[in-house]
Amino acid sequence: MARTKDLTVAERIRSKFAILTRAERQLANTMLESYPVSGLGSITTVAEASDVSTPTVVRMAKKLGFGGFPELQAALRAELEATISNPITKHDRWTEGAPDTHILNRFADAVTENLRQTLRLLDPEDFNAIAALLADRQRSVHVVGGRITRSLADYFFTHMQVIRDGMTLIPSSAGTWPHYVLNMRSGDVLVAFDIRRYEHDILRLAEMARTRGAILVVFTDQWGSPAAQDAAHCIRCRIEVPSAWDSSVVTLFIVEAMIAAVETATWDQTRDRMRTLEELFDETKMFRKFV
Amino acid sequence: MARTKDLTVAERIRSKFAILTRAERQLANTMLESYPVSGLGSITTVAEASDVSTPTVVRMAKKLGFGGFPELQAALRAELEATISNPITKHDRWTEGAPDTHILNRFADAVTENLRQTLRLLDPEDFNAIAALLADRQRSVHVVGGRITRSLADYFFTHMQVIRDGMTLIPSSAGTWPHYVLNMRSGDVLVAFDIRRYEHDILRLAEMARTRGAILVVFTDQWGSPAAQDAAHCIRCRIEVPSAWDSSVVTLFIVEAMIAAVETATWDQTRDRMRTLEELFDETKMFRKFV
DNA sequence: CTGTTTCTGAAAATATGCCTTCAAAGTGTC
DNA sequence: GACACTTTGAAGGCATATTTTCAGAAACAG
Repeated sequence: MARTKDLTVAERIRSKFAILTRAERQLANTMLESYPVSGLGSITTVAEASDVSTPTVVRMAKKLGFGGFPELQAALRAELEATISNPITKHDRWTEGAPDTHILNRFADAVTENLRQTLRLLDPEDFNAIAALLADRQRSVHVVGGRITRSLADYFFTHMQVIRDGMTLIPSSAGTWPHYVLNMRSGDVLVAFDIRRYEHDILRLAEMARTRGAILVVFTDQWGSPAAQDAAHCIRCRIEVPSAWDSSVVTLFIVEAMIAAVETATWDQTRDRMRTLEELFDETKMFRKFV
Repeated sequence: MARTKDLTVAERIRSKFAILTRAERQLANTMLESYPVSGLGSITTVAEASDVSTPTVVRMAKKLGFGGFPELQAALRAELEATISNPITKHDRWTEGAPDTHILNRFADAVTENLRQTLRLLDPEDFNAIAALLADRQRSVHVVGGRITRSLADYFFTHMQVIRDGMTLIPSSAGTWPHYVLNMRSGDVLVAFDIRRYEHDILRLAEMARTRGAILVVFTDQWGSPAAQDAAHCIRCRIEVPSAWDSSVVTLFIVEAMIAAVETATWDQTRDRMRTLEELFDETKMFRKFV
């Protein structure tokens, strides 16, 4: 019948997170950040580290079921002692409370390994060159994806659209693609996502684009899309995971890093565009003010 | 010239042991016994544990080169933090040939840290429960995303559609949402993606769905969408990266792991569906035969 | 045995830590 | 827009934690 008694502080935070307020969540997050050491200082230290006031710390401790902050801290120390004196149980597991064989843990292993391999294989010069192309406002950028990678193309497009103008998202229906090729000028960039099984149509689009003088950038998997043959730049991502499908996590990672690189390169203009965007959002009242 | 500065507390004790008095040695021994946790309580606790007085503790701290007991304790905490965060973090640079400060390396650090934090906050039971809901073919599943998360919703939908029928992707235009709510039956599942800035409309949709008896599953960030309040299950992902935007990488990771979990749970049916799908693809000649 | 030195912990003094109160600001509602 | 409700940190009071003081105890030398 032991109830909250034998839960770790982390677990208590997890289970009570729903009823925590904004400042309390902020605190909870930093406490979990370098858990559990971050919670072992004085209440003042802990509060300052999360940019909240000391009353907030006390209030959260009580919400988690402790009498006060010192009680919470004692629990942390007890946990720490238990883990340290028990080095065998503590081998690295991503998700505590789930077995090693749980899909979350197996997936986490696979994805980090994919990330490592991908970055090992990636030429930073290539990456920089692509970023430079995308940052060049003289060039229009056209984005296309396949059956699965459409979502990635979409994500990339949405962000890039904030950063710069001259972005086009080519829809997934191949029928209208010639219309889009029509608008490509020499020096334009075509970013194509093509993961196995590689699509005939993407290859054909790439060829069409090249004859119009477009520069081809391909995001593909470790085996390489046939379209990559003609590509000026090609990013190969590892995509294997314990599943019948391939993983897009690493590809998304590279996409985001690329967006960040372009954003940095053109920060002055990007900042202005973002401000304007904020104002437009405010007018539409589409979003809640940040809580 | 850094002398005692970079020594651990344990090393300092060892080197100064000769000049310690009887009571101080007694203290030193118990402190080393379950080091370093034993030193993290209040000075009173520490003193009592070794059967010495608090002044003894202070005196020893000063002999070891600290200004006082709190300073010694801070050193212990710092050590602990270093040992705990070290084992995985301190691997070499991700991308060789690019400096540590290259966006790829900074991004890789941020994302793996996000992943670690997310999995710590995640309740595996919650994850399993969601997987079970999604695997239940009696329930229809409705998927919706916001401005940015639309791509994730789309990705999730595309894969789930292969696994099972009864999937609906709710479009991003809020105007037609009531039409979709009309089709929700009690026991159906609504999977909503809502990352800051949280959208008013998603919250309202969630409420509508709930009154129709739908079970709400929310994917959100570490601060928690307001829609998460009404949610039966909520997955919170860390999304901070060195960029003006938030990262969706970890969210996509969870989504993929979820897809894999559902796939495993319903493998018999899924396999059949995939075979049929392959045949359909073959007929359309949409893809190149695997190269 | 006495004086000297060193060590030790009780107790007082001081500094922080911790908690409560409360007013201001934010949010949701009518 | 006015109201109630929630959330939040500044300020202050009380409670510990930490340090200092100091006197007794122990060890040692002469």
